[in-house]
Amino acid sequence: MYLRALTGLADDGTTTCSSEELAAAAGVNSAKLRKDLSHLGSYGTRGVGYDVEYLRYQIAREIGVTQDWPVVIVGIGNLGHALANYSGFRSRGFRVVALLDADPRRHTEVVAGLEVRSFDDLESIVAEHDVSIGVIATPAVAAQDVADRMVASGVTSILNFAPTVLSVPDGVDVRKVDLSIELQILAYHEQRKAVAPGSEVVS
Amino acid sequence: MYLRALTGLADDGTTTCSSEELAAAAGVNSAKLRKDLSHLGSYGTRGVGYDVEYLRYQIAREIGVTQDWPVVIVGIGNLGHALANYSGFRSRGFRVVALLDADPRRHTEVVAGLEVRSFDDLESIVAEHDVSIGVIATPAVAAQDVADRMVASGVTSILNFAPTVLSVPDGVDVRKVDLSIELQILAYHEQRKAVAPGSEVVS
DNA sequence: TATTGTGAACCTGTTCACAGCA
DNA sequence: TGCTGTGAACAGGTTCACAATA
Repeated sequence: MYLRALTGLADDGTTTCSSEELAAAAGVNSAKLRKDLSHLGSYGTRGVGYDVEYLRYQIAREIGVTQDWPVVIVGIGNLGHALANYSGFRSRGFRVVALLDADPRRHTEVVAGLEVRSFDDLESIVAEHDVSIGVIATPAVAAQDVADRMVASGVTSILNFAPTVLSVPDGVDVRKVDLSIELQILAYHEQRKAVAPGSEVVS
Repeated sequence: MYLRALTGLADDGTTTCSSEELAAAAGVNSAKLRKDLSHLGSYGTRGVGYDVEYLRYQIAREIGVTQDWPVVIVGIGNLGHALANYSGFRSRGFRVVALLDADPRRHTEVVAGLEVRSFDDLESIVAEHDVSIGVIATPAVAAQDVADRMVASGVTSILNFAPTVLSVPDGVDVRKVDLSIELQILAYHEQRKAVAPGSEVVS
């Protein structure tokens, strides 16, 4: 978040900023921002603030986005398409090296400049490009199988868009994004908005 | 999460489950699950466990997914396409009532059975369908404008996929999904995996 | 007896408030 | 003087451990 906020400030031509300004741009409070940054080191100047470009580099280095991360995407349905074309990955140091799908009918397709390949090619692709991050965009039923194959072939981080809890061995990280849970949370609050203000008020 | 886990159990024909089983299916610890459920009421039976179907209904009612939520999606690029076609929305009580895009060239398209309409139609659509939830899948630069228009037309909950911090008035909820931040988090852990085990070891 | 529901302990991350420093 | 860096207070959520109970 801070990295993106700093990039935004840099694009606006800002060369220096206070914790207050950066916190506003990132949508957090300034004390939290200072504490967070303090874990990386003392990159600010008291009485002045932070140098945008310097801080940006320090954060990028710390979180590892100065290097290039090869990524495979499995499951080239609607979501897989969107992910393959998502420009935000490329611009943050992620390079999609292969798109895989179990359905042979998709293997003729070319998406985002890459041909969709057979899921059987997973092992060779992971080995060839030294891939450690995999993205699962398959239906829920296939997700655990895909995860197992990914882990077996050497992937150690998985971003899971399928609505299932994956079980993986220790040492493998999984992050889950569930689009409909986000909507459910909003719906929950909506429901409460409708009730709370006039709660118990007789019609 | 619990709702989805319960649906899974119900599909397997399970009619009753302990906190231990449900917690495993949802990927949390059983004490947390019991505490979470206790906030809704006492729907379990000591010595026995929970009735899957009964608990499922109680949770669904509590979070508001027993009702139908009309939703508009703005920005029908790759991600908008994927969201429009995402079956998880429909199955959880969300109904996409309109797809809007500022680019007139897209207005001929039909996506997921809906024609893509002009962004100018936002107000009338929100009014007609009584929409309270909007989804923003536009580029970052357009997101704040879209949010402002949504709020002005009566939307009170926004799911934002654009990589920007939106500012909205009190009473409006915003949730943000940033796909590349998820990958960055994985990359960060990957980087540490590579360093930590043999840290400080001389080559 | 098996399992829930929950007070208390614990832990983690946030905010406050101010000393330290350019 | 203005802003960072940080100890201390605080808040919220998680886990433990056990009394309550079907």
